[in-house]
Amino acid sequence: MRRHEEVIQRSSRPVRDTKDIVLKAAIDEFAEYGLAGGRVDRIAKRAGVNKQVLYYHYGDKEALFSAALVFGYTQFAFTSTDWTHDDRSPAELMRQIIGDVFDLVSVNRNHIALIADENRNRGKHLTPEVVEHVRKATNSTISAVETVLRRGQKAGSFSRAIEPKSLYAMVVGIPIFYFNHAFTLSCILRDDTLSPDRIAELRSHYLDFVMAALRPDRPLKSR
Amino acid sequence: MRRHEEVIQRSSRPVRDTKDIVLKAAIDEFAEYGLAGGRVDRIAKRAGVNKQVLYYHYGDKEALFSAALVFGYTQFAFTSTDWTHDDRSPAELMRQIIGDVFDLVSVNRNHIALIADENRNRGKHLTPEVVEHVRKATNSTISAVETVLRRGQKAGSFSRAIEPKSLYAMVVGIPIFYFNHAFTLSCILRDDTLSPDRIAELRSHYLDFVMAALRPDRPLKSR
Amino acid sequence: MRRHEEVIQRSSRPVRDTKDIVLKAAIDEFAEYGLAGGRVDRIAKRAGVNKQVLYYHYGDKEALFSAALVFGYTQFAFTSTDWTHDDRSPAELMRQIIGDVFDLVSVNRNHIALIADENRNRGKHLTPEVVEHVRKATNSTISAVETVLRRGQKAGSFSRAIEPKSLYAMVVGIPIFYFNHAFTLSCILRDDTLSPDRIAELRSHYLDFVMAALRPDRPLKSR
Amino acid sequence: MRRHEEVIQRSSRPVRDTKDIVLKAAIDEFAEYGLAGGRVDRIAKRAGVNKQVLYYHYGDKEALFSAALVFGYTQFAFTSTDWTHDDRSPAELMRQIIGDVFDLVSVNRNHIALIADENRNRGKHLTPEVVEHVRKATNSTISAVETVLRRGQKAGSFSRAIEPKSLYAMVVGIPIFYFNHAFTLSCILRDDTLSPDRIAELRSHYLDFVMAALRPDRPLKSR
DNA sequence: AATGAATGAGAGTTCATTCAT
DNA sequence: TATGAATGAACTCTCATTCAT
Repeated sequence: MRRHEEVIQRSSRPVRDTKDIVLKAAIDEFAEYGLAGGRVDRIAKRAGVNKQVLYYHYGDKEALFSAALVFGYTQFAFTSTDWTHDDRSPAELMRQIIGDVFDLVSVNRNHIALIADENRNRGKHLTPEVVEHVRKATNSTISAVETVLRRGQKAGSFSRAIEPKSLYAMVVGIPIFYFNHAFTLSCILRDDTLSPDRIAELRSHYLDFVMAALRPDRPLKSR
Repeated sequence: MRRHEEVIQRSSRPVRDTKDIVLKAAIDEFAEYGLAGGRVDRIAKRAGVNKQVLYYHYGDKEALFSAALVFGYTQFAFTSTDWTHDDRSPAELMRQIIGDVFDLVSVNRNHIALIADENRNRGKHLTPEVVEHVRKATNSTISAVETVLRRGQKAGSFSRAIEPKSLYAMVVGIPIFYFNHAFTLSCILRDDTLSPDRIAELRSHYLDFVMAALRPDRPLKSR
Repeated sequence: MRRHEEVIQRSSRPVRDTKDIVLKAAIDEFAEYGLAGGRVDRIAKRAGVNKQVLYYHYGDKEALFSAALVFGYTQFAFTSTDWTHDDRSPAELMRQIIGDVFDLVSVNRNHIALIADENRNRGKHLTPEVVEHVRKATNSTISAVETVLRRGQKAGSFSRAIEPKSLYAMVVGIPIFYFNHAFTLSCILRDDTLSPDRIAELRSHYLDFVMAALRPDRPLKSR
Repeated sequence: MRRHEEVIQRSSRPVRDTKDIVLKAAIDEFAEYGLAGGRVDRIAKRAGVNKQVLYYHYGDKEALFSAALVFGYTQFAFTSTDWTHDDRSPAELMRQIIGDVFDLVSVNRNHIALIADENRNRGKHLTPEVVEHVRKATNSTISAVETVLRRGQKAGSFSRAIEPKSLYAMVVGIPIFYFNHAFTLSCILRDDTLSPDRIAELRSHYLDFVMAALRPDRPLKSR
């Protein structure tokens, strides 16, 4: 009977799927336990496949981690809007961008856990191939931020003191920090940091905070 | 005073020292490899002691991790200034506080790596005893931020829209994120994020950014 | 049949065999050194397999001990004769039963060593599953003793003062004690207790002793 | 204050006592866990002394085990009655002897556990010195049994078929087996073998059983 | 005599990986 | 492709013993 099921499953689950199921399982596992703490057996169990399948498709544990990282980055880019041709005001656009960044981070919590681990490993897996994906994914965000920042600065609605790279680091850093440090924050702030209410609250404050920081230097005099 | 003891009793290495040396070695090891990736043998080698010493003094690997965490928090509080009686302007005070936060994070990079790992472990080591230390250490920062924020809001120099908990999360989050994600950031920003210049630059932008965000709302009304 | 399979599949050692070989090795090791003194490495070496095989098949050392115990009990039951339908005299039957008990103990010296250790561990391994096997194995003996005793008592050839449970305990206890305490006995009796001659002698005396004890009370009345 | 207590204790607990306290602790530990399973740390803790004391007084773990064994044997001999000059009937005397044996075993359950372990170790600790104690202790029993048996056989009240060594083995073996296998027996007989009632019952059956076995061969005809 | 600290050998167990089918 | 079995290296931890005071 076992053999029979296998036959059925095989025909109803193409290779591509098996490989992806393993990848999803790996992402969950590595997000939960990190690369060092992640267990090949557990990934196989999560995926419901034999352990050897992992090796067949990905070679070894580290390669699987890299693959998980790359996949995460492909999901991590927001491609919804074409900022270059959007004619809303810079402030409106920027508010939407950083809101989107927040939501992207919020949705991809597993991925930012992987990123944190990647950094704990001193960027060990930032091979040229992975770097390419990292940049491809982050470019959309960083260029959106930069484009809209410049536009707003030109229009006088954003402070000229703001520098795009640092802005990007802070904009992306705040939500990543928040979700990656939820347990410590909950402890410090005596609150359930991951409850929907608190997330919404932080999101709102974060938007206001960043937008407030972008205001031009001397609004009183210049206008 | 520590140093003094060492000189006096160097020939017979006092007990306290052995225990501390192990702790320091553990902090380095766990910061570099995480709890799961950290190796007991390597810690012993780093400390130059027999492996068993570690078990004798701390019980097991996880207890050592907890001890490392606690020790890190004791170093992580800044107790230099009494904000309540400092008569500088709120803006001046706040700028110093967040500068100090940045520097504290910068100096204790090992510790923030441990904190990140602690969160990856879903706060597994946030036992009541550890929690006490976490709060004791962070209280100094969070109350400084809150006190000065309130004072500035009262004086009209800070926006009333800012809420202390979220402000704290962002203020502390930015530098922690920056140092904990140096490798990914270096890759994305095509720069050596950890070079003194870049750190100084980020620090400066971070200070300006936060201070800008704190400016009161009113000026915008005049538009 | 076992032997047959081996011949057929010798070149690729069937799974079942590996598992059994480990079990046999474990029985020997635990019989010789006990659970606490038994070494996993030595078991693996005895079995000629990799140490991990042991964990793969049995989980851990204690589980292996339990398995050894259970296996021993399956070998420990004598199922040769159907006492209920044997028409020999109760005395003849009883003499054969206790002779069989003695021989069963003599042949399974490893197993009674395990049993002794199990008791030294305060019955730690008497899990429901093991208990089931213990009872299944001992039931054959205890019911044989009881059946024949009752029959003999009814026929007037056995004393009515004898109670089956205690009789069982003594009948089974003497040979177990003898083999489990061979070294002390040899020392006390200044003899090689385990030499075939001494064993045969003890067996003979044991048979006579028990049968003598079973004689009915009445003859004594005539005094 | 610690130091103060020590001074007090030292004066109130002579060396001899310390050494004995350790021995008692060792007996308990080895009885419970065996030689291999016994822990030096636990013995020290049981005795309430520093571990080093064990080494100071006894050399090493095995020597301590031997000492525990020897001490057990000194307690194990019954020296109450002078059987050679007791003028009670052989049957009365024998009944008392085997009753005493039973009670001696019952009282020294720790010791018989050590004996079992000594045998599991293939008599490893039966050094000439220990052997001397073993014999000294058991001689009292074995010679009592032998003396009274011979006397009874001469008087015609005991069967001439009984041989003293085997008789001794069975007489001493039954209670030792019973107490050393209490857990398995409880399981098999579905009873709490160590409850006072069951012990008393077994004791009674055991006395009757042995005395019955000793009855002369053909009581009917000869009298 | 007594203590806390230290040690080295080795124990049980885990884990990524490979083998054989 | 897929699977159960097997492997060897390494890991955490234990334990009897010794050191230094």
